[in-house]
Parts: sequence; structure tokens; C-alpha cells
Amino acid sequence: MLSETMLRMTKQRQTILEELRSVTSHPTADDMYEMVRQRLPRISLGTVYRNLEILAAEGVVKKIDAGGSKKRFDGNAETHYHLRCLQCGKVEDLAIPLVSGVEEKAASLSGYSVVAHSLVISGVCPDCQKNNKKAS
Amino acid sequence: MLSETMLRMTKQRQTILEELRSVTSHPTADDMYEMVRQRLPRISLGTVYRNLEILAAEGVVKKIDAGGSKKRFDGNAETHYHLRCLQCGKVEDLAIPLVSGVEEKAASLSGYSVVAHSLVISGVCPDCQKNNKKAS
DNA sequence: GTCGTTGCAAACGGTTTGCACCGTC
DNA sequence: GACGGTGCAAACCGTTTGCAACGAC
Repeated sequence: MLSETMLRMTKQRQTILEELRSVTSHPTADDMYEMVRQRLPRISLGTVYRNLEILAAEGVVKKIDAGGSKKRFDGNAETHYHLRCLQCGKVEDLAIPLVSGVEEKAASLSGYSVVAHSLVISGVCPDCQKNNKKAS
Repeated sequence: MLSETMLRMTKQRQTILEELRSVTSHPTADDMYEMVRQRLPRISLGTVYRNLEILAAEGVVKKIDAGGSKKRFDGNAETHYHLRCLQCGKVEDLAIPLVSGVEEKAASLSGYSVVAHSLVISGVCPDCQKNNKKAS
């Protein structure tokens, strides 16, 4: 799976990986573009997309799809769960233990060869709750 | 939440709802367009999108985002889990019991006002596994 | 020197929207 | 008859891609 040897470690790729790992949020490709642009002002959005895609394929990084129109990226490639705010769209880590046995159960029930599972809780974050109260 | 009284039940809306409920798969908006077009050949794709959106907002139907670029719709609005094939993209229901207590646990841990949770298992479906063997 | 990678800009694909007409209530 | 819904086409927006120049190995 890892063909790490074939990957050239360009300044761009390096920087994208560093920036993503330096952060515990779950930036969109565009967020990443803005972050990396501080350090490499001439980088292009296409390069950001290409590298995030490649790093995710290598398993170095994780692409997460918690709903909403934009995909997000996570510097932590281990399986863990997420909270999503329906109002502001932010995605946070959720520190609860993994549900045990779901992948096995699903596999034996369906015949799928299971690769991963994801669990997303959606609701309204404390910040948005506060803002809602203020506004009303 | 339900303002059912304000909704006009047009031929289009009715037909979309009937078609979605007549099926246990999880069609995309475009799939729905094709299905409904059999009965209402002059319906437009925009109308399908608008109505699926409205029906989902009313809670009559569910919008599911199991990854992949297209959103899918589910005639069954009750919480249940899904299996997604990474290869052909199909999404099926997964008949395992709901994980109990996650929403409460997440709420008390994070302060979110929790609305829902979703669990998606991804892997390769039996059909694609078979095709892969044949091809190799 | 090779060949993977980049920047750029144009293309893409799914979804949304403005508008004038239509049909449900 | 009012006003929400429709068909149509154009706009939108996140993402992908073709291409010639570039730079890591």
C-alpha cells in the first residue's frame, strides 16, 4: 500500500503535511490553502488538492466527510469519531471509545470486505447555542 | 417543526415521495429524476432537488451523506446505519442495533445540543469482490 | 537527465437559483 | 385570485485536469 519511496518530498507537500499536523481542527482544502499560503505564497489551490489526495491515499492523513458540501482533512489518521455543528459547520473530535465489533458484525452480516467505519454526531455547538440566545 | 398544512401536495411532490418510498435503495437526486420521469416526463431536475430538500427539511424523508460526491436520499426517516461500497458507490441499509447512549454521552462531553448521529461502514461489496476476482 | 510535481486556467459535475408562467388551495 | 410550485436555463462552487515549465532524485 505504501509506495513512500516513489513520493518526492517537495517543499509544497512537506509544508501541507506540517500545517495539517500542527492543527487539531479539520480544515477544508481551502482552509489548508490559506494556511500554507502564509509560508508558500505562490502555491496553487490545485497543488493543495493534489497533495491532500495523495497523502490521504498513502494513509498519512485522513479525508473526512461529515456531511456538508466541503470535504475536510484530519492530520490524525487513526480511527476516531466526530462532532459536527449543523449551524456553523465546524467539525471536532469526539473523545469516546470506539464501538467495538461493528466492523466484524457488519462484515459477517453483509459479506462486505470492511475497510473502515465512521460515526458522526450532529447538533449545535455551545458557541452557536449562545449566539442563538443572544439573537432572540 | 411540521408545517405540513402549508405544503401544497402537487403531482410532482407526491410522485417523488411515492417513488422514494417504493424503493429500498438510496437513490441520488439524479436517480430520483430518472425514476420520476417515467411517470412525469416533463418534470425538471430542479424540481426534484427542491422537493427532496423540502421533504427532508420536514423530516418526511432523510438526506444521507455517506461520502462520495453525490448526496443520497432515504425514504425511511428513522435512524439506522449504512454500508457503503468504496468501489461501486452503492449504499445499503445495515441491520444492526443502534449504538445506545452515544448521543447522550457526546452531549454531556461536549455541550452540543445533539440532533442525530450516523454510522457508516465502508468496504467492498460482494458483487465488486466477485468482479475483482474475475478480472485478475 | 528523468519523470514526478507545480502553477495556471479552463473544465467538470452536482446543486442552486432567478424568472415568468402555472395550478393548488 | 393569491401565492406556492414548476420548468427552464444560467449561475454557483468545490474539485479535477491538461499542459508546459520546474526541480527532486
